[in-house]
Amino acid sequence: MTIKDIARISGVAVSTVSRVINNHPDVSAESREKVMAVIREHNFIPNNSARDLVRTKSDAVGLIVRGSQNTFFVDIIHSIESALDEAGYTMVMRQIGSNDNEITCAASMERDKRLLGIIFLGGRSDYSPDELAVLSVPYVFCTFTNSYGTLKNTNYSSVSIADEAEAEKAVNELIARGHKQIAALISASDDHSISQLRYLGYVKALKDHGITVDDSLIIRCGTFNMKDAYEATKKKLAEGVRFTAVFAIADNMAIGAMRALREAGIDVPGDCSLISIDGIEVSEYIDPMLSTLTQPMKEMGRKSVEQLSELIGGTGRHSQITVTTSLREGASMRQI
Amino acid sequence: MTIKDIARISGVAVSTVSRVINNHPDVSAESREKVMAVIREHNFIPNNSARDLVRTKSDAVGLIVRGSQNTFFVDIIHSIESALDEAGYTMVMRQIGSNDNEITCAASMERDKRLLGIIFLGGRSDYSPDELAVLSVPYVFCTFTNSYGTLKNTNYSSVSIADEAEAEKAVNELIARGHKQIAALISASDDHSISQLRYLGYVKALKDHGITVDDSLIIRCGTFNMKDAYEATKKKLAEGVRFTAVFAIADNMAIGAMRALREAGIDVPGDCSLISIDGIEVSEYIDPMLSTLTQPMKEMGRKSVEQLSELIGGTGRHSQITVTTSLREGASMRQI
DNA sequence: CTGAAAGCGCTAACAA
DNA sequence: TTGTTAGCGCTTTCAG
Repeated sequence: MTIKDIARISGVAVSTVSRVINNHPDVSAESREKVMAVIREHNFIPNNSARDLVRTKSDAVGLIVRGSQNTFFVDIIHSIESALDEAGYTMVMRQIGSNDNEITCAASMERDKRLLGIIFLGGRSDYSPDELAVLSVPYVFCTFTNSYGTLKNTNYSSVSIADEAEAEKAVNELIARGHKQIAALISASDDHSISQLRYLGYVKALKDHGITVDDSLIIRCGTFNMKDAYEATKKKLAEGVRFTAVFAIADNMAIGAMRALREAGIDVPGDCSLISIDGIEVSEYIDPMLSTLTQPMKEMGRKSVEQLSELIGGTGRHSQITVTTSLREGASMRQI
Repeated sequence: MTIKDIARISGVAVSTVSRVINNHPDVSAESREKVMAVIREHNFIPNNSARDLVRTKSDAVGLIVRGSQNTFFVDIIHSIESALDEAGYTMVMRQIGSNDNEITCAASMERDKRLLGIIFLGGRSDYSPDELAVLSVPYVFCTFTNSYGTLKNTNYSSVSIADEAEAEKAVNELIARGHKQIAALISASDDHSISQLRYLGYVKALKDHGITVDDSLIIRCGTFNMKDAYEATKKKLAEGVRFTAVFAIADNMAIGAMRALREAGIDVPGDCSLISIDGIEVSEYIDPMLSTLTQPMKEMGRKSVEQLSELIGGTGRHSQITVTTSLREGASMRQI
C-alpha cells in the first residue's frame, strides 16, 4: 500500500494525498475527507525511508546514547527531550550497544535523517580529529569531554563535570572525616575513560594531604558493572586488604561494593565509609543511603541543547561547559 | 556525497560502487581497491533511507521496547539480541516513550525497514484486533500477554509469566510464614495492566486462605516508579495503617516501599516482611536482599525469538507460552 | 485547489 | 567483471 494506491482509490493525484498526509492547507475539505477516509480504511502508514530520502531539510537532532542500562541517563534524556522540544526540534534517539561505534552511528543517522545536530550522551574521552571528521553537522558531548587533549578546544563542545576535580572533592570528603586508608573502586586507571580521570583525582587528593598512594588499595573492576564491582571488592577483601573508606567512581559500583563489604561483616558506615559520584535514583533508596556527589542532570541536558542550538544557528562558538556536582549527604560516611 | 560521486571519482559505474559496498563477490580486486580508497578518503557513508527503500527484503526483526528505564529489560534485550543473531536475523531496536504508541511505531518500522517480524517487550494486556490490524508481519509479546480476552488465542503469540498465579504464589509465601495483614503495593487495580492481574492474584491468595481483603491495605501508586511507590507507602503509613507484610507487584516498587518502611522505623523483615516479583539486578545487592519471584529473563528472550522464528518460517502456529518464576530467597521475609 | 513529473540515493536486473 | 537503467515511495516544484 503506497500513496499511489491511496490516490487511485480516492480518485485524486498522489500530490494531493501527500498534501493531506503532511497537513498542507491548500487542499479542499472535500478531498481531504475523502483521502483521510481511504487512509484510515486501509491502515495506510507512509514509508519513512522514502520521506527521509526526499526531504532535503528536517528539524531533527540526533541523540546517541551509550549504555542504556545506565539509569543515570534516564533523567538527562528526559531533560534533553523536553529542551529539544521547546526549541522546536524533533529528537531522534538511538541507543547503541557496547560494540557499536557511536560516531559511525551518528554519521549514518546524520545522512539518513538529515540531522541538524547531534548530542552524544556518554562516549569516549579521547576521540581523534580523524574519527570525528565523518560528522558534518554540529555536535556536543554530554556527560563527558575531551580530557586527553586529542582535540582542539575550538573544535568541540561539551557539557560535563570536571571528573578529576570532582573525584578529588569526593575523596576530600573522606579525608576530612579522618580517613587515611582509602580504597578506590575503579574500572581501570589507564583506559582513557572517565575511570582514569576520577582515579587521578583520587591520587591527587591523597597526595595533597600527604597520604601515600597504596596500589593494593586500588580495586580494579575492568567494567562499570555492579556485579563486577561486587566481585572485585569481595576478592580484595578476601585477600585480607583492609581500609576505612572507599571512594567508588560511580554509584552503581558503590552499590556492588556495599554488598561485598556487608557480606564480609564490615559495616557501612560503622567500619567503612563510602562515597561515590553520580546520583542515580536507587542510590537514594538503599540502606544506608549512599553519600554521593550528584551530577546536575537536568541542567546538563538543558545546557547541551542550548549549546547545540547556538551551534546550529551559527551564533556562538564551541565551548566546553563544566557543571558542578553537589554532595548529597546520605548515610554511608562517618567521621573517625 | 553519494555513490554517484564515488563512482565518478573512482572512474567506475554506480553499480560497481554498490557492489563494493555490499561485498558482492563479482568485482575485480583492482576496482574494489580503487573504490574503497575513494570511499575512505571522502568518509562516504551510504544513505540507509535509500537502501531501505529499494531493498525489497531484509533479515530484520524489530524489537519495540516500552519503558527503557526498566532495568528488568536489560537482560532480556541481551538475550533476544543474541538469539536473533544466532538465528541469522538482524535486530532493529526502538525504545519508545510512554506517550508513543508501540503498535503505530511497529507498523511504521515494519514498512520502513521491511521487517520480517516484531517482538514487543512490555506493552498493554488488552489490545484490540483492530489496533493490531495495522501489522502485517508476525509478532510476539514478551513479558506480557493478552490477559483480558480481547484477542483470540489463535491470533497472537506471547511469552510471559502467569501474572495472577505468580502473584498468588508470592502472597502465599507470605501467608505460609504466618502473615495475615498483608498490604499490596500496586499501580492500579483496574487499569487492565499487569498491576491489575497481580492484584487479582493477591486477592485470590487471601480469599483462599480465608483472609478478608481490606481495601485500606491496598497501596495504589498510579505508576510503577520507585519514587511513587515510596511516596504512596509513606502516605499510607502516615495514615496509621499497619500490616505485617507487603506484597509489591514489582521489585522497583518494593525498593521504594522499603525506604518508606525504614523511615517509619519499621524494620524489614523484623517488623514487616516484603516480597515482590521480577528479579532486577539491584534487588540482589540491597540490604536486606529482596525476596522476590524472579522471572527467567534469558529463557523468555530465547523463547520469544524461537516462537517468532517459527511464525516467520511458516511452521508453527500461534501460542501463548507461559514461563514460571523461581523464588529467590533474599532476606526480606520472616516467619511470624 | 489539483495534477504531472522530476528526482532523493540506492539496489538489482539486464545487457554487454 | 562492468555499465546502463528502471524503479523503491515519497515530496515538491511547476503548470493549469
